[in-house]
Amino acid sequence: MPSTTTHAATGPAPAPVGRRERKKAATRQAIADAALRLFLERGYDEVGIREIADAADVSTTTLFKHFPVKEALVFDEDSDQEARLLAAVRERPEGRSIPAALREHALTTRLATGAAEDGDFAAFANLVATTPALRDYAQNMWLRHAAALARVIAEESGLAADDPVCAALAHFALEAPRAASTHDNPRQAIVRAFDLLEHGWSGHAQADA
Amino acid sequence: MPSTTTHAATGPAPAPVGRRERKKAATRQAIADAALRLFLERGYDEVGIREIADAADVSTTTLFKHFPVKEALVFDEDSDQEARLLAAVRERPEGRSIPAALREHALTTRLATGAAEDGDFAAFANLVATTPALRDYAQNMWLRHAAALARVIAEESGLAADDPVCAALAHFALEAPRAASTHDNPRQAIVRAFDLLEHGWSGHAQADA
DNA sequence: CTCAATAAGTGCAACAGTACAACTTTTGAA
DNA sequence: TTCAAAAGTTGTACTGTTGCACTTATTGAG
Repeated sequence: MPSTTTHAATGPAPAPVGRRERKKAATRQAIADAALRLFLERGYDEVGIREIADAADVSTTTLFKHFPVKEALVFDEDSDQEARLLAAVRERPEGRSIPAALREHALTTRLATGAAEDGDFAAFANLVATTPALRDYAQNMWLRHAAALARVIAEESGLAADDPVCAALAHFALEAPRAASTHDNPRQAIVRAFDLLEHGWSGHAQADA
Repeated sequence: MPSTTTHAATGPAPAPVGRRERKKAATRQAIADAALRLFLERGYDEVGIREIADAADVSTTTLFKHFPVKEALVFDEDSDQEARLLAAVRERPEGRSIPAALREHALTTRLATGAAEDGDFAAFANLVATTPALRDYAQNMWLRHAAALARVIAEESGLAADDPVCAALAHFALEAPRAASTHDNPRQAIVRAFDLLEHGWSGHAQADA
């Protein structure tokens, strides 16, 4: 997702307290911004690491201290997103089921990302879709998120960690928004999908608070 | 899969007719063998391309003419396997259902690979499992195979190319053997899984010859 | 049989992504 | 002020991968 330095308060990143950490975050952001700009201008494969580092006015070593591999420059907010996703399940209000929490999360984040920067976002999506390296990387990210989510679901629901139901719910919860984006009315699609899921689910696991 | 140059007649590769093509195949095999040996001896990341090329007595350029990327050295027989898989569906005997053909294929290839070289095979599996680059690559291979299989299923069954049923069957057919390998009695597991599948399937698509 | 087209293979230099190590500057706190 | 840790820098080198110019072997057609 393109990040324009100013992002709404949709998660656990509102408090970079120390002067140090703020500077660090700033550097990181400068790198990510420069990278994304160059990538969108000229294509992922046409822009080298050294050039990005130059554009952000840091050394390549510094760049790699912030982003472990080139692809990570594009999926900057990856870990933040994952953290928010897991938090949405872990810290859901009392009495709300896990699927309901997931639906809620899917809806809010979809609104947030799709809102202000629809043009940028389309360009970004296109970049990823047309660059094989990025497609692969995104796919693996997706799998990692699904796995992490499955573990959290297992913890929260009290099911066995390797219960297929957890994996299935996780997969579904991540797949639904993906599928919905090709729909004419994404929000409606998400709601429907999750409604269906919840009923199937409640038969399986009634043990969540 | 480890390939010991002498492999049973389990597929469509028995006729490298021209002198030229035979030499080419020999070179390829020499490279793959050298690579696999070195990888198993010292680990994937500890062996460089140049060293492999030396061991097979070819130049790195030649090596890359046979294998597009380093990982492909390990999954040498990838495309052969995929071809056999698709052929198993396309050229199934008259009157045999698609799931039945897939079950058959799963059983025979499992026997073939698991038979003589169980030690080698375990080492190979371990190599892949412990090397992230290879795990990722294998995962993508799996997805590509599943997609290809789904297309063939669509053709053969007359269903729409993007019918989820095709994708689901393809996924299942490839997943079952994977899951079965952790089972105590793999063959039994495969048979059961496919039996179950066939009944679910026959309700959905009765239109295959 | 000859010959030109084609494919396989060679050697080398270059580039891009990444790692590493030794060093300098900031910065948080005592 | 002082100091140790963290952030950043520089330079260097390794590894996968590609491009280029070139040699050699195979082959199909005349």
